[in-house]
Amino acid sequence: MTFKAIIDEIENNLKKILSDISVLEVDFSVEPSKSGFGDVSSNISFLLANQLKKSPKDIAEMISQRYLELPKTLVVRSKPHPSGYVNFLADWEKLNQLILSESILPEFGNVDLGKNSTVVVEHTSVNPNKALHIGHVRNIIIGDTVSRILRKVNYTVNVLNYVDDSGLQVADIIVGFKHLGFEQEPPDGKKFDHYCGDDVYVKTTEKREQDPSIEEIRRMVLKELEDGDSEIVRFRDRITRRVLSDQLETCWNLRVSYDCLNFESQIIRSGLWSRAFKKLKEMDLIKFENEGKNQGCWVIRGEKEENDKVVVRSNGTATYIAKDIPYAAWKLGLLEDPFQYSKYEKEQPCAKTLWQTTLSGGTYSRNFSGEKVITVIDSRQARLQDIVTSLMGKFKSAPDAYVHLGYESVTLSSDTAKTLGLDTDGKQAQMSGRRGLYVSADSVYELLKEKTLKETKTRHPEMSEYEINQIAHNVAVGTIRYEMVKQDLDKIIVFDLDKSLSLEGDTAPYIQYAHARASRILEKAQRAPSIDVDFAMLKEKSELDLVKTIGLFDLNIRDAAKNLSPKVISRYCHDLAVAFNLFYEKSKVLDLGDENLERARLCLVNSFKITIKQALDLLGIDAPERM
RNA sequence: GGACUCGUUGCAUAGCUUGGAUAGUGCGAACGCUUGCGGAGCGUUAGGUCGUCGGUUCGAAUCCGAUCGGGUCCGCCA
Repeated sequence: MTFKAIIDEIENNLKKILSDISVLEVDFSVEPSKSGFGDVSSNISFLLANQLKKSPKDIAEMISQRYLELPKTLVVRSKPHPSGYVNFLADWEKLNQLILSESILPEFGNVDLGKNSTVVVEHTSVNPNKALHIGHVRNIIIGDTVSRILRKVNYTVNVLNYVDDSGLQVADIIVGFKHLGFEQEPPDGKKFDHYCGDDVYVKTTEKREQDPSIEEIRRMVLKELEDGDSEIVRFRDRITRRVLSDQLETCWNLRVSYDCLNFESQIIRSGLWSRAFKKLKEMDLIKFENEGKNQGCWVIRGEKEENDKVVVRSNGTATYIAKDIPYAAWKLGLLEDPFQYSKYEKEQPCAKTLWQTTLSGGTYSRNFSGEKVITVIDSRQARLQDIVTSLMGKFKSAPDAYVHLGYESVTLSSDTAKTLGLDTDGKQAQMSGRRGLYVSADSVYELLKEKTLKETKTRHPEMSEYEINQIAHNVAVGTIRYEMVKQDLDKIIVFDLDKSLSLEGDTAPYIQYAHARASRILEKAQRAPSIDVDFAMLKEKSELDLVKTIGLFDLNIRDAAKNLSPKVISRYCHDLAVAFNLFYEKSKVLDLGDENLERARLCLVNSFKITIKQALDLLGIDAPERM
């Protein structure tokens, strides 16, 4: 139990009062107070005003009066506010003990929303023909953070990365390699994924747009790639595997990991589509058109006729969305699994086994489906995802089994676009892989790391290269991850190279720094922190605010998990760091000449350190001991 | 044309799901704070008709309706 304990106590007592004065149930709130209004507040009087025909102020006084007579454990007293709120003051000696002793346990913050059920999270899903750019990173970090949060609330999470190795984008670079004479080896030291994206893809596209004969070649290549086994298919597999491998390096470097890689080419060859197609027909969810503009096609009915969506063309081939439907159904475990699985050739840094689908030669039978599926895709795909969601709702007869977690894209500031050679007249610009207009994830990381490296070196001239390198890495990764989740999913991130390099204010380093400060205090203390202390010693406002914020950990986790909202955790981390920095400024811990006070404050510092580390871990951000 | 989404101070954002107290934070600006557990920090000051209009309500940044402005989507492309 944490701060929620006092909330529950108040809620129960207020319910008792309601039944004592025999009024109808009302759905009142009991929440942590805004600063300056006690510790816990309830809006109960506002909701009763109508029924009791009294002013909220009078009701607050009445309730507060009655509350005083009820048994109290964690509440010292109730206090009506002229505005109508009923505020409560906590018994901080008890609450301190409750929260601080709980906070050092490994299960602190655990909330059982998942009941150990399985959920699939799919994210990343980038075409394997280029390096990841900063827009992809938003997808990856949202997906990874949501996965971490869901694990914390007792879901078993299967993380999937859908590798679209059979589309036009891949065909483009194959054309480049096979028909336009691009070397297969990148120039000195360049990562293969960067080479494919920056050079082969961009230049091939450029040439294709100028020369219609290349368009023809691409059509041919695309057709050849559909065959199950040919020289060019093997070549394609070699190239895309190599790009994928480099992309995964980027992800792993950002502390992101997966459970299984799903290859689109295999999904197509597996026959999964025909099973889904059969099911769609059986359930009468699609219709063959005998006339009209979609004559000869199978379509999914929209609410209006112009919203009808073609799934099978009049020539019998399946459209783009027809790949998503069987895959979604597979993720929900609704279709018989055609795949075998094998271990991916490289190990993930987190040591978790990474599996991949295969159609033959796999030796393991695995199950990566889930009762719920969350697909992270940017909101430009919302329309198609809505169709998939509604179909899956009918397949599974549960409307919320399939969730499209959408988010707005990352655009480039006009300044940054200009440095990439595009004058946008002061407007932000959409990134474009085809036009070479993007900022790569690796380059942002490198810039941040370089900057942090310099900073750390001047602060710690005594440190080893290795140690400095580790810190710079953790700060750089933290900064990127934090920037990607700290704001609402449906707000555009305008990425600016200069501004994104800031390490001050509402950033990961600010939070990491608070952790480093706490670590140093504990390191310098002459004794180990203990919870066997006099909790009554902690009574300064800055101390109690810090305890309170620590105690709100589980409530924030619940909120973040329920709403699939990573920013809730990033805000919590920030609030926690602010509370600590205020405490740090106001209350000295060491050399106080008061043993009991020092022990109590050390206990608090230790709880903070453990909690902020756990909270940052949900964001995939490391908490360094020094920086 | 239809649909979705965003609009809060010079800039960037939180709060909106579940309506109530003093709209919180960061950057930028001005001025301060280290013989002190680390200044990637802390404090003070300036800056807000919560796009606009209307409705519901005792009460609206929050709910509803219109409207304006930015962005996105709407193919037998992927």
